[in-house]
Amino acid sequence: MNYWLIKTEPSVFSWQDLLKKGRTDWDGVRNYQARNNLKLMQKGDLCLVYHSNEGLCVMGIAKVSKAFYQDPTTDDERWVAVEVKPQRTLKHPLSLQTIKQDDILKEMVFVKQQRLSVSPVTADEFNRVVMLGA
DNA sequence: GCCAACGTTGGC
DNA sequence: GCCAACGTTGGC
Repeated sequence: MNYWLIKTEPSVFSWQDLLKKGRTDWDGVRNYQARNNLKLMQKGDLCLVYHSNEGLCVMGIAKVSKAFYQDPTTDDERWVAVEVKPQRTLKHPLSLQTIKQDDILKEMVFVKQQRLSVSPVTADEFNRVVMLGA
């Protein structure tokens, strides 16, 4: 099982929207590195869902419910989507500020590569987020 | 709203 | 294949 962090702008699609819908195509990724990460996701992998631009915090954990398939928002075969379902909401959403101040979490790929919208998370990092936020 | 970081495009 | 110009992301 692998862990990931996926970003979304809450004004476009928020964690609350995901809770309401119960599932969603995680689509619209148009960056090769992020796309490659989507292709590596397997059913059952867990994703930290982060609000970018507004909120700036990890809101909850989603589970990959379908491995990658053609991105339904484009005919361009280069791009893929995965399906995710909400798994749990963090009682204490974890702010970027907190993440940057934490010795374990500040090493996350997500912190170091600001613009990457889908990034890998280690088991240690994932467990740390759960410990601080659950 | 600004701007740093960085990805993409296109001329040569 | 290099690199300048340009566009986008996302924190502040």
